[in-house]
Amino acid sequence: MRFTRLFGRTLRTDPAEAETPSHRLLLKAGMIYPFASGVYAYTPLAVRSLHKIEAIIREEMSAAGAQEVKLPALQPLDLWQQTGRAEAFGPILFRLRDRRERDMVLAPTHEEVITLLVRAFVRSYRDLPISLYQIQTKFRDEPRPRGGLIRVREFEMKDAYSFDADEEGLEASYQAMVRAYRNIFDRCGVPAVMVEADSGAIGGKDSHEFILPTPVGEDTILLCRACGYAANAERARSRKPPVPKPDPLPLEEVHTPGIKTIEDLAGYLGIPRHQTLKAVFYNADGRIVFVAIRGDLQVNEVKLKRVLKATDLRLATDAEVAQAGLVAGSASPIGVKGIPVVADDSILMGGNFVVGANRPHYHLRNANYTRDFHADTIADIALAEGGHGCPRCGTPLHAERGIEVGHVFKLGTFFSERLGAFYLDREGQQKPIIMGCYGIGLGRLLSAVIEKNHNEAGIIFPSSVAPFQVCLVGLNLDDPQVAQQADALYRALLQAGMETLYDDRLETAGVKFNDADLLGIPVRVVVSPRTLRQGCAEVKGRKALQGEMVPLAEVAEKVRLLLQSL
RNA sequence: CGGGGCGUAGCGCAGUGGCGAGCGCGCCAGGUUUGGGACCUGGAGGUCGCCGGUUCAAACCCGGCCGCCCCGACCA
Repeated sequence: MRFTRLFGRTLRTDPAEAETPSHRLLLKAGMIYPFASGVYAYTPLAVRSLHKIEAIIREEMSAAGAQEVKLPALQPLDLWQQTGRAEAFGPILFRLRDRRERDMVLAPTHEEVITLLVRAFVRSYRDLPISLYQIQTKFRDEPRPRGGLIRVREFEMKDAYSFDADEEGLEASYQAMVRAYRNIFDRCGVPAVMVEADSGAIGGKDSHEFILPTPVGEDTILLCRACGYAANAERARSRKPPVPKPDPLPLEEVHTPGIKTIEDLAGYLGIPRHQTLKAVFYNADGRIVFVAIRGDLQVNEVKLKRVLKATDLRLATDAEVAQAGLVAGSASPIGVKGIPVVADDSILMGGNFVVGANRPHYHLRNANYTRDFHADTIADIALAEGGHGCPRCGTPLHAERGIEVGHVFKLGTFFSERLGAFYLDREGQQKPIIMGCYGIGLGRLLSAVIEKNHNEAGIIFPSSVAPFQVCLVGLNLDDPQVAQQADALYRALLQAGMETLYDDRLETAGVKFNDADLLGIPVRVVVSPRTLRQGCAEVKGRKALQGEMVPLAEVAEKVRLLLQSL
């Protein structure tokens, strides 16, 4: 491709709206163009990279035994009502109405239709197992798109689904996908780590995310360097910081004027935070719940939601708290009546806690569980944090931010039961098909590639996903001699099967070098009067500081070797 | 949905009531340059986000709305 014919344009100034590196570089390179919040057009450079990613995914899916299908993005709403997911997705779900007034959705994911498709064709255990995948546009009306392609409202996703007759089959399908995912991220230059993930409202079994660690990521993960335990913070267990368990002292009231937060309380009384109990109030599907947790810990709402078996969980409003007869800031589990109390198991560690007195400006010292108060449920509802002990080996965990680039999930029979996808087993018994689902966001993966592979000058694409392998830069092309040699070299590179971007613009060297660096093409070849005096071209890897002079006839071979070594 | 920032040329920005709305970059034409974002000359390019109000006069003041970015909430 000649640069003068390439559709698109690089920017000289950094786009003001972008903060994360991948967002900034995608815009600056002219690879994407915004049309609305979280809605982008992709120019040929981006499309070429996305096609590379797709090709890798298709190869690995195929190797894992999955077959490609294409499912509708436009779907009837009633499918989503049958599984209850219209409700579960809520405002995320894009809805519309057709000319016959039929309610439709733009699909955010495709479990419903794939299940129905499989139901239509699968009758017997002999038809199983089967794995299907597609690369399809998804629509999600996200509350807050961000980071360029990291979180958008319209995006390409590879979604795969496995269908098995039994749990062992599901496990095998799952492991095959996990292997495929490792290969895909490896080949794309994205060192993603696989972490345990929350399985969400569907309540399936195993679920893992593939996370690229980077400070711009939206997720927090906890990792153990000693034993390899790794989990999303939503899911992670931890050994909570141990505290002494003192002999119980008598309960006593203490005046705490204006003290409301744990921080202030601990400071005012000169005690560590772990000697206080925090009270937090939630509204779980409309009922108020009192949650107690040791003062040095935070509530993990995902765990709490699971414990409560709630579908909708949020912090209670001040009005709801007051109406329940609780005093925010001085609330106490002591003497709570008519409100369910859920306590984190951390209240069993330690004692003589300071708790609210249920009247303003007073707290109680030396509260001890069972002697002084009661909890209806005791469970692990704490957020694991960096520094806590690894749940397996006790080594301190460390926390990191990251981008979720892939997710694998054992769905079980949630969809097959609701949508009637059954098969007949050997004994002629009707059974629900056991499902798994596996997703990779393509644009997000492209962003992750760039987050992990860039420097001040621009993108540094791994050759596997680079839009072009070689950038041939001709300098002083208004000199017919140079133009002739550069054109010849361009033909030679194409002849040798190299994807070549030929910068044939009449621009100065600086402009061309900067664009070559910005676009991140792995190998740069320069032809100029200077190199031609030696009968050479300069060949340089994107990351190299210095190029190498190579005789014109050997350039294609040299480029090939260089690409192999990257 | 809460908090913050911002909407003026393709991009980055200036312009706090008064000539015909500016600067840099980019773009077009001509010339000079030529190995890390060159220079000269001449040009093209604008519903100042939208609607309403105040005023002799509004990019600028007032009200409402819309949009974009960032933080948080949210994210089967």
